[in-house]
Amino acid sequence: MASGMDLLAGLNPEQLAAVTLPDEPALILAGAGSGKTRVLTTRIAWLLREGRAHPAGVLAVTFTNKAAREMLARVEAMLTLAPRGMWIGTFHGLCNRMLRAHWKDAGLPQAFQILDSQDQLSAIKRLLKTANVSEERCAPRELQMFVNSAKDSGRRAGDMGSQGADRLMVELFAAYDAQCQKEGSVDFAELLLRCVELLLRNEILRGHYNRRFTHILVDEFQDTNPLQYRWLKLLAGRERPIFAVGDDDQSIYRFRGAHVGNMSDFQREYDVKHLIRLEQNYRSHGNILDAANHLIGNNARRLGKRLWTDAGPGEMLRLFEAPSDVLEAEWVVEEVDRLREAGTRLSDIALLYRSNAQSRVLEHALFQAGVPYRVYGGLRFFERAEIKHALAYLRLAAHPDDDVSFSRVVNFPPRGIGARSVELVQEAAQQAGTSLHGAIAQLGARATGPLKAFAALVGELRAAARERDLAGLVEWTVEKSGLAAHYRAERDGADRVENLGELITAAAGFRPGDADFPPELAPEISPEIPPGEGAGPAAILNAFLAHAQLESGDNQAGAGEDALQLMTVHAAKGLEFDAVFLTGLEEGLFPHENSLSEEDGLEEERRLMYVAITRARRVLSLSLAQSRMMHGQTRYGIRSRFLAELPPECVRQVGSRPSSAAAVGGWAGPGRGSGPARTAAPAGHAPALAAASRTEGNGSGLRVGQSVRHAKFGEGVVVGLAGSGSDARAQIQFGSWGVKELLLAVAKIQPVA
DNA sequence: GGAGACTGCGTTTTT
DNA sequence: CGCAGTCTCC
Repeated sequence: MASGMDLLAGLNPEQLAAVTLPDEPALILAGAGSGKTRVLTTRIAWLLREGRAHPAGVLAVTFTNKAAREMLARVEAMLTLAPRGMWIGTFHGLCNRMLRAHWKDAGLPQAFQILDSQDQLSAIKRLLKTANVSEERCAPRELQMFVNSAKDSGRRAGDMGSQGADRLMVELFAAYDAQCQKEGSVDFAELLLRCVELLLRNEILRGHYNRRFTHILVDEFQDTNPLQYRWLKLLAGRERPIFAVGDDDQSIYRFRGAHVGNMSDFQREYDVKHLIRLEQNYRSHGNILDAANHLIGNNARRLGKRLWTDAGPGEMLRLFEAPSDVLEAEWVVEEVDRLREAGTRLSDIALLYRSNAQSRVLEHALFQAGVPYRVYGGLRFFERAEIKHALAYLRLAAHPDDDVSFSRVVNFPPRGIGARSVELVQEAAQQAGTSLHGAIAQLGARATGPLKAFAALVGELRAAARERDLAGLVEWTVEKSGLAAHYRAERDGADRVENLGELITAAAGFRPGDADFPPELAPEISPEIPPGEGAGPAAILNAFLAHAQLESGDNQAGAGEDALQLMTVHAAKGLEFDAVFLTGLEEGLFPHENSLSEEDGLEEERRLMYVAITRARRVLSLSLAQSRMMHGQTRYGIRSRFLAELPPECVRQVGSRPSSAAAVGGWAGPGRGSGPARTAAPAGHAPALAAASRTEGNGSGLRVGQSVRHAKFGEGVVVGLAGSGSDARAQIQFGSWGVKELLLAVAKIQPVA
């Protein structure tokens, strides 16, 4: 019914230009709320509709599964016929798909398993144990970060000069990769790196994909890491144009290797002639947009962009300063109630925070008030222990020789197989050169009853995997393994039992989509895989297992209900809400103190703040707490410097709480020219409420906001106080030294007038 | 071999 | 404070 034209109806001139660009490299700088997704999806639909692209020639990449699903749905909605054969997915999902197709060429076992970060960390701990390196000598988390950041930039242990202190790290990196190879597992970064190496090495494959993908489109390009960019370049070859959409102001994933520089690199390397800015914002009212523009203007390195709207100024931003985190939460609940009474749906309201830990207090207050809410992020569905256990059983059903899964559940739920027995099995496996499962048979009469029973269980699982459909298998596994019974017997096990039920539901609903399933294969490319293999029960189970590793499991129970939305600012990127509450706007929290010592850290925090502000359509409420419970201790905070970077005429302070000395936004750290020291605030008033009285209780005589001098670190500003008596400590921001926490009984600190 | 207490540590953000 | 990993005692 649709003619070629109505696809393009309603686009503004810039959007239209972007959608209908010729097949040449293009960079679309798309501001928040400027219709980025619309441009991307319309472009795909337009390419197909105009016959410029065949569906199989389209490769569109995003970062989250959710974004990929939305993109696919929107493209399909624009077309009369569902396009088959497009590759739309996440970087990781598409790499997984490619590696499944060419596992042999990639040097992987056919059923390689994907490690999520948890799995990776346990693999690393296991490695340290076998390598006999104590965890003090090498912190597992540090090694994990080392490995991941190396891989994210495309480097393997062999590429790294083994110099000085890092020598151990490099060696362990190599050993880790060897262990993964032996166990047939692949971590997130490895998915990408393997794929890149495969394409680099295999000219035939590279040629195949170069010819196949005539149109490559990338969403959120500012979040790509060097490895992902390299992957894109390999797929595009010299001929194929990349259509990249991104916003440098929303680059917030540097910590996981994202390299904003990819945007300018791309411009340069491809001599990009089509640079289009989408600056008209269709989301937020004027005051909100002004605040965002003003704030982000404080960042030095930007490609440059200024959002505008023709909606009116709308409401002013509201700022509330609470004496404590608990009172902040209560205020938010009251405000949510008011919005609700005024007709705003709960699902149109978001509570945002910098770090996950902050959700606790908010949840508590919401629970007390009986407000339905839903927390996104935190521990995800597929990361829950009970789900991981169930998945381990399912993996054993598919691959009985998987030692990692074997170890995970051999005695869970407890079935009388202790450390001694496991050791026995391990030795037998070592000697016979078999898997742990295989070793039980080797043990013969030496195997204990429980061990034999477990081996039998694995055998039954295996048979069940052949006979039952996926959901039936999952249900049977959950029961037969004893997991269900175990959690039913547990006092607080109800949630876990429910989650296991959800897993069965997820299995029942699992339709291997384009993105998860082994693709149609060109036999001349990978002759080792017979076509049609894709549909057997084993393949479906494998696809489900991979899916579980790649999909965080957003869409779990309760997604449909009208509930308040709680999430981190990171998780909110790409979303929009009628009303947004941005909480915890305190120095040290937002911007986070750890970011201050990082290169470009403060600017990234500011971008994060920018993302948060631009989520709101109509109402934006900002709040902070003068005192906050963290790690079991009360910490005192001052206003985030970002509040001083908002245009005063857009912000209205609400509530009658007197602002204490601690509330002075000033943060005029001596020797730091960059701090926005211009905040007007009633300094010198009698310090009020909690902060002041508790500060005195701290016995230090110090107060937040005060300037002090330290023999080694020089001058600094007190940003927080903790402990009391002989344990009294102060968190002090020292110019280039960052924030230090000093024990006041020991540290020599002098107040500066 | 297993259940419970104990200690030490951490959270900034995530595919 | 809450969790994970370790230790201790049954």
